[in-house]
Amino acid sequence: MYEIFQKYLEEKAEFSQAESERIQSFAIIKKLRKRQYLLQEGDVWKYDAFITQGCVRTYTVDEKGSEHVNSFSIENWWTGDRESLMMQQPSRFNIDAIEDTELVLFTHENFESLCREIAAFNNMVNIILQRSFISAQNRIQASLTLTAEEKYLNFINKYPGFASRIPQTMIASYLGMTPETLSRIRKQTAKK
Amino acid sequence: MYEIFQKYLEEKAEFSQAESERIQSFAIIKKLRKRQYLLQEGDVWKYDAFITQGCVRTYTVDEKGSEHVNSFSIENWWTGDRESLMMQQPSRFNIDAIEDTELVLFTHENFESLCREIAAFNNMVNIILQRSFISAQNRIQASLTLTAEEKYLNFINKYPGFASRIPQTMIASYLGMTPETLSRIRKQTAKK
DNA sequence: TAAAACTCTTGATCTATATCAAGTTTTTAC
DNA sequence: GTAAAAACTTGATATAGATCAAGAGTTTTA
Repeated sequence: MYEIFQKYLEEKAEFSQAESERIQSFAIIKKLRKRQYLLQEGDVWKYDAFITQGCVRTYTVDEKGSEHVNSFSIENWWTGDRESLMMQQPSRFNIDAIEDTELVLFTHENFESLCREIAAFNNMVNIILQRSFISAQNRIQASLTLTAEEKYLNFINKYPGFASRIPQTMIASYLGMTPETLSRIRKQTAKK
Repeated sequence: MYEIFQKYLEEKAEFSQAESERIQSFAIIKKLRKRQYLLQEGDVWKYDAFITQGCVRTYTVDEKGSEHVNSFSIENWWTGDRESLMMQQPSRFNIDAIEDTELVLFTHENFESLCREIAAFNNMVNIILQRSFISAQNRIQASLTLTAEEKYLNFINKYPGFASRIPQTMIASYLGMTPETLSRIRKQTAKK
C-alpha cells in the first residue's frame, strides 16, 4: 500500500525520482488488526506514522479506568505522540486500531534526515504541523464555547463519514460527553 | 527592547553576525497600551509576533457577547492567529494587551524569507511550532479529563506567575468556567 | 480625591449533563 | 449459526457548575 503514500507525497509537493526513492527506502510498512495497539501508554514513541488505510484512535485511561479519546486518524492522515517523540519520554497515550489498518512508518532519525536532505519534504512537514496546530486550536475553542449538541453537529459537519466508521462511545468520549448524552442528542437532532 | 529578542535567538540557536543582522533588519518594534488591540476580529493577521515585555490575550466573542479566552501570551512567547495568517482569511479572534506590552513583529513574507535563507532559523521555528502543538494537545486532554478544580490547579502549576498578573475573570474564561466557580474553587483550595 | 467602572465574593436557585440501571440491538467469535 | 460480548437506547435520579442577584473591594479616570 505504499502507492497511497506515494500519491499523497505527489499531491503535497514535487519530488525528484531520486528523492522519492530515498523516501521510500526508509518506509516501513505496518499492518494492524482491529483492536491492535500501535502505541501503549508507558512506551516511548519513535516514529512518524502515516495511515494508508483504516482508522486509529489516540486515548488516555484515567485512574478510574475510563478512556478519553484525544483524536481519531484515518487514511491520508498522520498519527503518533509528538510529545513522547520529541521529549523521548514515555507516552501517556494509547493508540489502537478501530479498523484493520495499514501504515507507513519512518523512524524519527530517518524522518529527520529526509527533512534535512529534501527541502520540499521539510516544507511539507512544516505545513502539516501548522495545520495540526490550527485544528488543535479550533478544537480548544469548540470545547470552550459550544454546548454538547453544538459539539456533535460541529463534529459531523467537520468530519463527515467519521460517524459511520467510529463507535458512538468513542465519539462521545472525543467530544467530552457520555455515550448516553450523545445518544439523546442524536435522537433529538434526528427529529429536526 | 530588541535585545530581549536577540537574547532569545541566541538561546535557541547559533546565528552568524550577518544572519543576526538580517533578522534584525526585518524587525518591527510595536508598543501596546493596556487594553489596546493587536488584532481585531474580522481583520487578517499578517505577522509573526514575539513579545519582549508584557502580556496579551487571544479571545473570541460569541453572539451573546461573552468572551472566551483562547490563550495568554507573555514575554518570550509568540502570539498571533496562525489560521488567519496561513489561510489569509479574516480572524475570528481578538488579541489585546492585558498589560502595557512590547513586541517584535515580522511581516509573514519577511519571516518566510528568514526561514528560507537561514536553516537555523527555520529549525527554531519548527521546534516552536511542535511545542505549541504539544501544548495544545495537552490542553485538549486537560479539558476532556479534569474537573474544574483540577483544571485550575493544573493551570497555576503549569503557569506559576500568571495568576497574579491576569484578572481572575479571564483565567476562568480560559479554563472554561465562570468567574463565580473559579472564586469558589480558590476559596476551597486556600483552606487546604 | 471622588465618582464611576470594574473585579471579586458569597448566597440562592437552576440546568445541562452525568450517573445508575435495565432492556434492546448489533457485532464478534467459535 | 448461535451464544457471548459489546454497543446503543431509554428512563429515573443526582450533581457539578451555571446563572442571577447583591454587596464589598479595587482600580480607573477625570
